[in-house]
Amino acid sequence: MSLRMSTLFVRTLRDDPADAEVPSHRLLIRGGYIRRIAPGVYSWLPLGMAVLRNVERVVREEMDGIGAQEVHFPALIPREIFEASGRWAAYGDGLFRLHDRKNADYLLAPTHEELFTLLVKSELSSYKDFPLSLYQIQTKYRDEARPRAGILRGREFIMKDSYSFDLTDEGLAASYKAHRDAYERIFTRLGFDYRIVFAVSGAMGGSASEEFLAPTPVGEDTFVQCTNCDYAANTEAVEIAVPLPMTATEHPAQLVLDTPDTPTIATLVDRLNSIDDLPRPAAGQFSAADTLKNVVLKTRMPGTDKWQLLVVGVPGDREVDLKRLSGQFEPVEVAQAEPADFATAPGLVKGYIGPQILADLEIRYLVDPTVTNGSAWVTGANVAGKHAAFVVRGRDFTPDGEIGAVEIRDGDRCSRCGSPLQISNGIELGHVFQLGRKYAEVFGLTALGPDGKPVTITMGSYGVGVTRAVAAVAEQTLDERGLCWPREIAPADVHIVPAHKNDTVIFAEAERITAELEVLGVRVLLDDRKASPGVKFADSELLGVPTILIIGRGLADGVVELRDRRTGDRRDVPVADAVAEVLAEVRTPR
RNA sequence: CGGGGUGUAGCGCAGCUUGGUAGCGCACUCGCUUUGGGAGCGAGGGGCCGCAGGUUCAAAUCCUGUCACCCCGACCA
Repeated sequence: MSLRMSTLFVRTLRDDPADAEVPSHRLLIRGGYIRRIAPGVYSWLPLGMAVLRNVERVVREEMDGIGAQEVHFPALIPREIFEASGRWAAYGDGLFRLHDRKNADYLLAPTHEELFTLLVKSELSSYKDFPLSLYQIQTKYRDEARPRAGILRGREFIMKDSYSFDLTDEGLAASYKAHRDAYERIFTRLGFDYRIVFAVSGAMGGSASEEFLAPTPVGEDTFVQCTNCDYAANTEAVEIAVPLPMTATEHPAQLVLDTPDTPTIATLVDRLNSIDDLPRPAAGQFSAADTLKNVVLKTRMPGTDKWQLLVVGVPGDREVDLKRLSGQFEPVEVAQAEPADFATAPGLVKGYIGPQILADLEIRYLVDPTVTNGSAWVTGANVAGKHAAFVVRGRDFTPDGEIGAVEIRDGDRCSRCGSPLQISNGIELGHVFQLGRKYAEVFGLTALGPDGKPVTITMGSYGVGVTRAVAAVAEQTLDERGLCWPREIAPADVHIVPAHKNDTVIFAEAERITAELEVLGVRVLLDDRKASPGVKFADSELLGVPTILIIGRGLADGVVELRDRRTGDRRDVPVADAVAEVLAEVRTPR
């Protein structure tokens, strides 16, 4: 198969589109791969389709390779199906909703858990039918509040999603590993530099959840990597090293201090350091890290409108990371408490809140693990203008639980080996997740065991962002001249450039080489336009086909030029060897 | 939802302050020349100046309203 620039439906742009910021977005537009239709909604042109189909092919091959079977569900779904799982309400504004002519409610599916589960439930009923893995490559719709970066975060996007169905925990572990291994092969073949990081399991339960992230500054996910061991985690799921627990009796008794006009941590610390007879911490002076900050939040069950107050305690030198908390509370919503919420709990004195009275107020109190058992803090005394020192966890207050709440900082210590952690951004390429039995329980998905008793199925959930992968590969491989596709997904194997506007000898030679390569199964993009060499060179670099063959002035001496798009290496080869040389390049694994 | 910005030819932009009937570059069509790094000259085609209302003899330009889009943040199974 070969493509010809003269007839290919593509127009490259010399200028960057004004509305694109992210490099991959700019180049995909300029190269004529995609065009914007609406925010987060894009058309795919022939070159883009070629890359997209290649990504899909790799994904299919690897999914088929682990015995997963392809199905295809509709994107258009009646309300009842999402009503059954409670997500018609829970999804909120993120769902595209519409009506049919009879005014019945429909939605465009943001994800397909319900359909996979219901299909298996309706078709299978015996333990003999399991284990089973199903997958589909489907368009998903999510009405994102703010789509961005072209196809990196769209409102319409293609995703490969699959589910495994097993009878036992061991079976689930095996299915999970098979998917995880398949994902490693997929992302390697797609040419990614990627990391596998621990992710949040969420309230769906389940024991294991890992994300495949492509490190890049434009990524929306933040993750940490240990500089020493192989620990890596999404910041939503990270566990950092915490101080050892202490013994409560080490500390003096609680001491209430007059601290007028100290509503902020900074003013409090200044005041503490000015009290002469107050025992100083080991560091000599009080710092924000010696104080316990209590942040008032509220939580709400999805689909309800009743908020409940929640107080989270963190060291005063740390911020509460609301995003990290949301991940752990999912699907329960978490938000900052507002003045109206404070009004419902008169016991809370803003600026002077301490955990000592929260149990009496029946307000749930969680602390970050850095607030270790037996540790002593300066915190609010629940009276305006007063703080308390030597407030000890386990002696003066007992939290209802621990939750990773502090904003992770570069240099925080690894919970496994104590070495510094490094923070980076990445694009989420894929997610593997042991759902467990909770979902199957909701839908009553069981199989009859050999003893005639029903067994609840345990499930795994696995996703790959297919359209996102196209943008992510582009983002990781592009350079200042343009795109730079890995061979496996490039729209062609070789870009042949006759470096002349219309020289008949040069064009004839380009045609001959194209025809020969085509017979050998090489995918050729031939620039047969009557355009000047500079235009063709620039476009060949913009479009990013991995190998470029230039037929031009050297032809008189019997040579053509072979270039490697990525490395920029160029060498002359005898025209008689051109086909063989290109073939060698194309077949060289990289 | 909060903050900032922008809507003029397919793309990138100027014109708006100080109203006078729309312009530049690229792209596109034709001719000649050129031919290994986005060629030159000449001749062309292409515009509900986001939309609606208002002021005015006259509105891309001034006023009011409205819509859309982009960026940052919040949010994101």
